[in-house]
Amino acid sequence: MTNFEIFKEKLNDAGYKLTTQRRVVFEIIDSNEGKHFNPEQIYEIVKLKHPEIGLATIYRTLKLFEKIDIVYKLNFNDGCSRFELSHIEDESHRHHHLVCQICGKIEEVKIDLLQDLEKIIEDEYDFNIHNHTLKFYGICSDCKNRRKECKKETTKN
Amino acid sequence: MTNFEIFKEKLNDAGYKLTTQRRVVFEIIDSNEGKHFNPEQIYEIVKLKHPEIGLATIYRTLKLFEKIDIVYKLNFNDGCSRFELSHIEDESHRHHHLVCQICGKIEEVKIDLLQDLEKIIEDEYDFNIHNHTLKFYGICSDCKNRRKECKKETTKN
DNA sequence: CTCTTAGTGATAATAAAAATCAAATAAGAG
DNA sequence: CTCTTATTTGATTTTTATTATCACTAAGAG
Repeated sequence: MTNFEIFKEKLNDAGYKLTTQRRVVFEIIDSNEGKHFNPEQIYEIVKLKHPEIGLATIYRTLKLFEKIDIVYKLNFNDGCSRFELSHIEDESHRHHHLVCQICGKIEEVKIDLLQDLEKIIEDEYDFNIHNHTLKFYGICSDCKNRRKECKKETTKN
Repeated sequence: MTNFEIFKEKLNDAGYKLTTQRRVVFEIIDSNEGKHFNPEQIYEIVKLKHPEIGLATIYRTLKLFEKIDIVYKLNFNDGCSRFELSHIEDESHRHHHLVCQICGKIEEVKIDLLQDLEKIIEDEYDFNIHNHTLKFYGICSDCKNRRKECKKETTKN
């Protein structure tokens, strides 16, 4: 079953129509795994082939997608929401994000390893966990190396 | 060393002045551990004793506090930023948040347990971790019990 | 194919946060 | 303690992300 088929099914199950606009937005998000577009960026890409589609529709569509778990909303404190495809077909596909505090790059970590902690919390706090978000803030390898270069040059002088 | 002394030192070290406005905002956040006020809420509390202080100053102050690590900015997707005191005196004081998807209540989890995962990520992704945020979304014990009550009543009828 | 109703585009409205700027004030030097 | 000055503030405006509105359009059930 392709992502698009899952998408269609989810729309249908929730009682929403499959419109051109929704298909176009879905395809952009689906074909850009690992990216985290904001509504404005999606709008720019949409406009290339579909200049008739308005920004309000992008917002509406993303909100709908979020509601029926097609898409996941992320916040990296950069003043706007960002979106990525949900991976609900595969619950084990959970991932975390590495946010570089120098260049802003966002990397994905394809490991979860939170089962133990979740179990402890569920027991100790009597809280039913449905989902989680985990972000690590720090310095990516590129920026680390760039810093080393700078230090080398400074010591030279 | 009290939180207020640490606060004064941090301001000083960063070259900022200690003003009434900054002291007042700090005291509100410091004396409300576990709460997560947004700027508007802090403004309302400030106004009680200091009606002369403006909202713009609250925003400015919180931004400054965030910059020099007095305060930590949180986003719970409710349309505004929320703030809590940083615990930099005690690095091990890290905690996570439990966000109830029914009532919106935010609980704090006073355990960390992410050292192992951090080590794996630092090695495997060559990423220097400075900080992390971990939120669990689910249903709190109160809401879970309330649901049980509802089910009981439904089966009665 | 037709009809109903959900969905859309264009635009205005809202609200959080940032920018502006003249007036006020903290705090170091004398 | 007083003066001086760069910093900070209050009031206000501006910006910008997101939502609401409403007349028009099109998906898809029958």
